[in-house]
Amino acid sequence: MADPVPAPDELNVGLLLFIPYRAMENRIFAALAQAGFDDFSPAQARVLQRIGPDGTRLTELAESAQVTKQTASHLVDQLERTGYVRRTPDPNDARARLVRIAERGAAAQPVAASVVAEVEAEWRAHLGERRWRQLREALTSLREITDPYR
Amino acid sequence: MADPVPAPDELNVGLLLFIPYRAMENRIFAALAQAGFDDFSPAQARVLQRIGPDGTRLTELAESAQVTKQTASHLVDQLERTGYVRRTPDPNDARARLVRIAERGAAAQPVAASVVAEVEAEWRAHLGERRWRQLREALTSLREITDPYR
DNA sequence: GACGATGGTCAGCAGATCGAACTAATCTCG
DNA sequence: CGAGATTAGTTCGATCTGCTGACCATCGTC
Repeated sequence: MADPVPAPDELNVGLLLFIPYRAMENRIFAALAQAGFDDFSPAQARVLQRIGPDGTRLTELAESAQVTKQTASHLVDQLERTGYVRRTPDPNDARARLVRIAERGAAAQPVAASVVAEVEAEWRAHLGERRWRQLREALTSLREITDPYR
Repeated sequence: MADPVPAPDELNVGLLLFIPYRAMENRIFAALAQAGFDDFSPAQARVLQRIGPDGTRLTELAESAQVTKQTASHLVDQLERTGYVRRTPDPNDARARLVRIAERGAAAQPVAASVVAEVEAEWRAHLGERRWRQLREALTSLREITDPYR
């Protein structure tokens, strides 16, 4: 992030990415809170959303959310205490444990998914189908060179 | 942020935005640290980059960085202590103070700008000129409905 | 010139996040 | 096989982030 006061349409791409990202996060967070899921934080959500259906290792969660494993561990602690996730032993590696979605987490998922769909629909409507697809396409491609987690 | 394990190409847009955003931030942060500007945090940078050439009010900084004015004030405190910015009185309003880039901040700017340019060039090369422009265009348009600060 | 709105600060607290140090299980190879 | 290196995860302690609430000073308005 740099370059104070760029020309109006010349905002650095970092900022351009941040703005809608943050907007999406806020929307999801607000909707979940309104639906009664008000006992977790955005940071916890960033971990939660990365848990796969068959459970995910802590280290993987940490990498993909781009935080240290200590932080991830801490966040999982909280999510476990509030019933969103559960830690289970990893059958393939006695050192590891799989973090899995628990009851409350499963209940929150459809709510989150529906807000995401709602926001995406708004964005698609604003951009038009063509530009929307171009956006997704470009971001997906960009992921190849910017995603440290595969 | 939702929907654990979406289909491969179906990653929710929030995540797709986050990945390159974070990559950009990391790159800038690393480059600045390497150039000797290792005494500030990403949070401070998020405020710093929003300061205009003629100074910017704290409230404006807070809004555009999407934090409370207390948080912004705190971050500016730190930036002031380390010599990146300076608070000056606002000639038009005795209540207000303009936050301005100071020596150290001015020294960091060209470094930051050059990394941004470098990363953008890489991305442009990866996407190709056409898709790059489409990306910027779509993000800029999206800003109209997602930027709470104007 | 009183009153509500606005720009900022101070204080205090909860959460996020990191680095260091440590334990336990796995892997690699001579 | 067994020593050493690696990997998964945790605990501890410190710092930073960022919020709410309470305040003060200045502005703008009627």
